[in-house]
Amino acid sequence: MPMGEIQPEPDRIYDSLKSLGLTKYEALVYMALLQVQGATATEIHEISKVPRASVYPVIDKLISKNLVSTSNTTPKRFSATPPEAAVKNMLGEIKKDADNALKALNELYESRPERPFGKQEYIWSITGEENILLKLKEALSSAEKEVFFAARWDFIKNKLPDITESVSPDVKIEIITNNWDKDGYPGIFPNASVKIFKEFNSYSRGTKNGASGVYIIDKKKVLLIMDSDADLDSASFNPPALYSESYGFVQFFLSYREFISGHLESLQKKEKISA
Amino acid sequence: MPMGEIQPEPDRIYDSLKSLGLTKYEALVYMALLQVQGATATEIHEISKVPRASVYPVIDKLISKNLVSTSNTTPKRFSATPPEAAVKNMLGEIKKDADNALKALNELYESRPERPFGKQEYIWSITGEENILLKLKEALSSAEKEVFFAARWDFIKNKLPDITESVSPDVKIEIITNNWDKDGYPGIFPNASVKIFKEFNSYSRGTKNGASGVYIIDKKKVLLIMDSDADLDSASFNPPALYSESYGFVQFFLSYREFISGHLESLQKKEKISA
DNA sequence: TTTGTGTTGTTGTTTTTGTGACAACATTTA
DNA sequence: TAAATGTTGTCACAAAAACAACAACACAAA
Repeated sequence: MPMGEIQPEPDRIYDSLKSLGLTKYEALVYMALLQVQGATATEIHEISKVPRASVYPVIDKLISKNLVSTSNTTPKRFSATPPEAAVKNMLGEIKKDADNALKALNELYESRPERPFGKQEYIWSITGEENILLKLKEALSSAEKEVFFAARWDFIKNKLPDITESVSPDVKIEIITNNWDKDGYPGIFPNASVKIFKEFNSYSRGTKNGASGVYIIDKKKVLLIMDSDADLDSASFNPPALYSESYGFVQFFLSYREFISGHLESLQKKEKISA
Repeated sequence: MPMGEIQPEPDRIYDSLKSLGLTKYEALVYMALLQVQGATATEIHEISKVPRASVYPVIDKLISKNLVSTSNTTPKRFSATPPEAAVKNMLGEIKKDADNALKALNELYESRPERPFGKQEYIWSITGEENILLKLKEALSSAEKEVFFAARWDFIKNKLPDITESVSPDVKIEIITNNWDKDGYPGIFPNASVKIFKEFNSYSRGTKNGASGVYIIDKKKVLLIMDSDADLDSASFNPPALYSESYGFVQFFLSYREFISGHLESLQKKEKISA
């Protein structure tokens, strides 16, 4: 071994390539070819440690995926298409499939029968920021009379702006939060009655993501977004949420709402008195 | 069976979903859940034909991919996230991997040693439209003195505009084609000497793609793009091309160039005489 | 001859797919 | 109420498919 193989994190790389549709061998061979353009099968074998006999079928696959081109000499020599084009090629194929799938899936989804007696009594666990925000949007836009929610300002500021318009304008909105930087963000829920409660959610330990909040729609639906244990810097930011239309569940949060509202009022009184 | 399962092309769908990272079972279960939101494991089993015992682990995977949410009842009920969000989720993950991979691959690629004695004598087979255009671009931008090419107008019109600027302005350009809609496309190779040869390539049968063409760079490099047998409507439009700096190969096409140029001149003479 | 290429077939391993059994619980029946 | 019946969630494990690794061989080049 004249000079140790460089390969920064060999594992990570073909894990990534795997989800682009390559097998371990395909990834290894392609990577080898990037290092030595125009290599023969044997050279590929030496660099990649892939058994020489396996190199040939693997190369065939790579060619069919337009990641490799060949010479007509004997021995055959192989050349990798540059990473940018290669990744573009692979992603392109995947996107095609995504389109196909989406069309087909939507057909299934549109034609699904309405469930007569519904999910009212269930409590749903939802994971994934995307999904939670989607559910929140859906719930808010279904509001007919009033929406109440208590959430941290940073969450409202960062995540809700694009959701603002999904609430019908003649719905009464009541918000409790720990801050309201109105000047900076005038567009967010302009008609809402906002109550500031500095200590709100201050118990949430340290600098966790603070996505937690409670959303009550028409006193009939509740979405509870919880802090996750996952670190913010971890790749999988994965806060869980609960959604329900169940009577007991909703009732609990209605009383929570009463409690916190009452507490706020009494605070204001005290301020008045002491003033 | 009250009403036969709809399922337009059940096979195609999970082939597509497979390349988004799902297994057959995962695809089947997800599709079943789209049809009946809030189904139990047993219902999923009945719709999807996936063995009941297998439904549970599969669901777990789907949840970890944020494609499914659960209720806390017994029996547990499951709900699919809508197709649009689901596909978006999956594509997002894949794109992340693509970024990772691209970075790592580029490191390998940048640090590849220059091959001292090169590919000059080889003839390379290249497949995939993307790759061919990439090679064409690379070759054209490497031109120092002159570029000659013969190609069908529709190909030049459709594929070359973004390549025009890759040719250095003081390179002499000579083009033979079957048409030149100059007014419509004034920006393409403005300085080129263009010769029209209506019958050029007219032998190419029927309405094949007509991507075929010959590109000669500095009388040293040749790219030959060939018509493919694949139908145009087929998903894999896959025209092959040959690239070479080999003496004999280049020589052949230089003589081809002489021949066709000569033929054109004699045609023009005839026209003059008959005029 | 000697070396190395391209191909084939066989074997081992891992990942998916599929089956059967079982404890826990819920529902019905007696 | 207690027994019988059915359903759910979990396990362990078998079968099949996909992937990885090895051995052997005909053939061409040097």
